[in-house]
Amino acid sequence: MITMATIHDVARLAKVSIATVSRVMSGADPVNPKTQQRVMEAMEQLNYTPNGLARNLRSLKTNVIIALVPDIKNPFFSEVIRGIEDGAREAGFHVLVGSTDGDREKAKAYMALLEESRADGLILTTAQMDQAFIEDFAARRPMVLACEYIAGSEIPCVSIDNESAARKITKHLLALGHTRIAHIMGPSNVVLSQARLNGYKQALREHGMPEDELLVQEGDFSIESGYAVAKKLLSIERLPTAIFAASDVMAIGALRAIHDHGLRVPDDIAVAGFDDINMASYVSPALTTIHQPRYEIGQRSVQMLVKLMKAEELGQAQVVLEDTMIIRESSGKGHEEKG
Amino acid sequence: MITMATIHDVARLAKVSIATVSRVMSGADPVNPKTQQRVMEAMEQLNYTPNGLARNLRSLKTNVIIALVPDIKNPFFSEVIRGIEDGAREAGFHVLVGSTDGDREKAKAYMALLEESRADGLILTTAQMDQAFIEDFAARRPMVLACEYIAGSEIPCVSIDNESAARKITKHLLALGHTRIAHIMGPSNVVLSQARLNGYKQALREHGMPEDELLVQEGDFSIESGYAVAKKLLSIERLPTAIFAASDVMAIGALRAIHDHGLRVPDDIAVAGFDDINMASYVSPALTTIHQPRYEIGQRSVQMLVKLMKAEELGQAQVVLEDTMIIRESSGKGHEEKG
DNA sequence: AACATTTATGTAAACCTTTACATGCAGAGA
DNA sequence: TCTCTGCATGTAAAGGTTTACATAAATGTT
Repeated sequence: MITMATIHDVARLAKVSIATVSRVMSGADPVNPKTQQRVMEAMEQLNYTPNGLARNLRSLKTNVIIALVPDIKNPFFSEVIRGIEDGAREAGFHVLVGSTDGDREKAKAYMALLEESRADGLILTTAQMDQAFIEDFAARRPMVLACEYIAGSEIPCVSIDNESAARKITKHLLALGHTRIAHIMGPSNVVLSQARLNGYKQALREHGMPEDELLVQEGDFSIESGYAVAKKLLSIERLPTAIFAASDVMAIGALRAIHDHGLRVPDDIAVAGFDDINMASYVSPALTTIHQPRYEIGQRSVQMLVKLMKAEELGQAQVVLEDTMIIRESSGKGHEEKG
Repeated sequence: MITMATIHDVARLAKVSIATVSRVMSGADPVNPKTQQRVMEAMEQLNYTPNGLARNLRSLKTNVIIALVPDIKNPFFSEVIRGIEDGAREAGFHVLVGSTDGDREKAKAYMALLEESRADGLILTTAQMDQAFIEDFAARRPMVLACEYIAGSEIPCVSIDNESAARKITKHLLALGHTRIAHIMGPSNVVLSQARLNGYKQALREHGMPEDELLVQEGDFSIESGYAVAKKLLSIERLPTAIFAASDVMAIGALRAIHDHGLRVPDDIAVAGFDDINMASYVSPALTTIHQPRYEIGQRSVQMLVKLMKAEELGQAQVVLEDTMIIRESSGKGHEEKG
C-alpha cells in the first residue's frame, strides 16, 4: 500500500543528512538535542519505520533462526518450540518454525534459507537426513540439535539421555513383575528411537529376559500409529502384560486400543509412555512416563545457538539434561506419586 | 563462517558482467549457451548461492508471512498452522509462527515485522487486541483472520459459524434431556468465546431454560483451566448434569476433574467439547464435539492472504466453512456415530 | 593568536541483487 | 556499401540502510 517514507524523506524534512537520522535512531554517536528533536518530529510526521530488509542487508544479519520439527502437531515438539521461542525472544531473535514430515526435501528447503542468508541459525529437533549432510551443514553454519544426540558427532546438542531413561522405565515395569513387555518404538531412522530401543533391550537383558521380536513394533510417534501398533500387539497369541511406548502420544493411542479391545489398563495390561506431555496426567488412566525438560531443552538450545552465531566459546558442546520418571496410574500397583 | 562468494566473484571468474550472471540465474533474457555454460561452471566452482536478502531488498518482497496464534502448544492451533504452512509452501511463502500468550505486546512485536518490510502478510488466529488497532493495521497491510470473524468488520476472514455450532451442540445436550447444562467458556476478551457463549444461551432460551449465572464459567482454553473450572462447577450445590466446554482441550481437563471427583462420564455428567482435535476420539470416553475443518481454515486463509498481497480481487472476503457435530461417548445415550 | 581537541554533521562507499537502458556486432535487405 | 533488425552483453542506477572518513564549527590550551 502507499509507498513508505524512507530515511531520505526524513532527512529532507528535518534538513539534515541521512547519516544524522541514522544516528538519532541508533543513539550510538552524539547528536545535538535540537537536531535530534527536529529529526524525531520528522519521523513522527512521516510515520517513518526503518526498512528491516535494508538493515539486514547492510549488517548481513537477519535475527531469524529456523527451528525444524518433524511434526508441528505433535505436542511434545510444540512445547520444545515454546522454549525455543522464549529463548529466542530474550536474545532478540525471531523463530521460523518448519514442519518437515520426515521429508528430507522439505527440511532442505528450510535449510537453504540459511545458505541464502535469510536466516542466521538452525535448530534441528530430529535428524532424519543423512548424517553426512548434517555434519557438512553444521560445519558451515550455526546449528544445534535439540532432543537428539548423534553418537560420535561434534555437533552441539541439548538432550536427555534417552537410553538410560528408557532403561529406567523398562526396569520399573520389570520391578512390577511384568514378564512380557512390548515396545512401540519411534521411526527407526531417527536416532532417539534407536536410543530408546536400546535402553529397553538393556533392561530386559539385565533381568535375564529373553527378547521377543514380536514384542517390538515400529510406530511414527503419531497417535494413530500408537493405536494401530497396539492393536497389532493385542493380536499376538501370548499377550504382552505391559506396553512401553516411545512417546506419550503413541501411549495414548495404545490406551484407546486396549480399551476398545475390552481390556483394562493397568489391570490387564500396564502402559508406560515417554515425554510427559501436558496431557499425560489428564488422560485416564494417567500415564506413567519419563519427564523431559522440554521447555528447557528449547531454551538451552537457543542459548547455545546464539553463542555459536556470535562465534563465542560454548564450553560444553554436548549438554545432557536430567529426566525424571513419573509414576502414575497406567503402570499400576506400587504407585509412589500422583501427577 | 568464511565469506560467501558474490555475484561479482562469479562474474569475474566467468569473465562476464554481473548482469549476465543474473540473467543465467533468472533465465528470463536470452544468453549465449557457451556463456551460460561458463557462468554455471563458475557458480559451481565458487559454490555460489545468491544472497536472499539482497534479492528481497531489491524486490521489496520477503516471501515470508507471519501466523500468530495465542498458544502454540494448543493442538487446535497447531493443526491450523499446518494448513497454513502447506498453503504457504504451495504459494512459495515461508511461515513465521508467533505465539502471543494473549500478550498484546508480543503480538505487536511480530506485527512490527510487517512495518519493517521483513514480512509480507499476516494471519491472525485470535484477535485479542483492541479492534481499532486491528482495523487500522488491516487497512495498511495484507492481513487475514483465521478462525475468527469480527462482526461488522470488513477484514477478510475464514472461520466456521461459531455461534450456530455452539447452539447445535447445546441443543444436542438438551435433546438428551439435560436440564442443567454448564458452559466453560473461553477467554471473554476473545471474539469466538463470545460467539460460542451466545450460541449456548440461544439454545437454552429456545428451549425455555432459565439461565443460571453459576453455570457459566470462564477458562482460557488450557487443559489446566478446564480442570480447575470443572472442579468449581462440581462444587455447586445443584450439580450440572452436562458440561459444554468451548474447546476439546478444556473438555479433557473437565473429564479428569469429574473422574477425580468420583463421578462418571456420561452416566453422571455428560460432556461436550469443541474443535474435534485429533485426540478427541482417543480419550476415554471419546468426546462429543464440533468438528472444525482446521486444516482447510489454515489453507484457505493463506490463499486469501496471497490474493490480498498480489492485490487481486478476492470475491468473497468473509468465508464461513462448514462444521460438523460429532457425537461420541462423552454425551451419552443416543449415539449415532462412533469416532 | 595560534593550535589542539572535541562535538556535530555531512559525504560517499558498501551490503548484493535486479533491471532499464545503452552498446556492439552480425546478418539481412536494399 | 549502407541502414535496419535482433541478439548478446555491458553499464549503471536503484532498493534503504549503516558507517568509515572527512569537514566544519566550537571550545579549550598555551
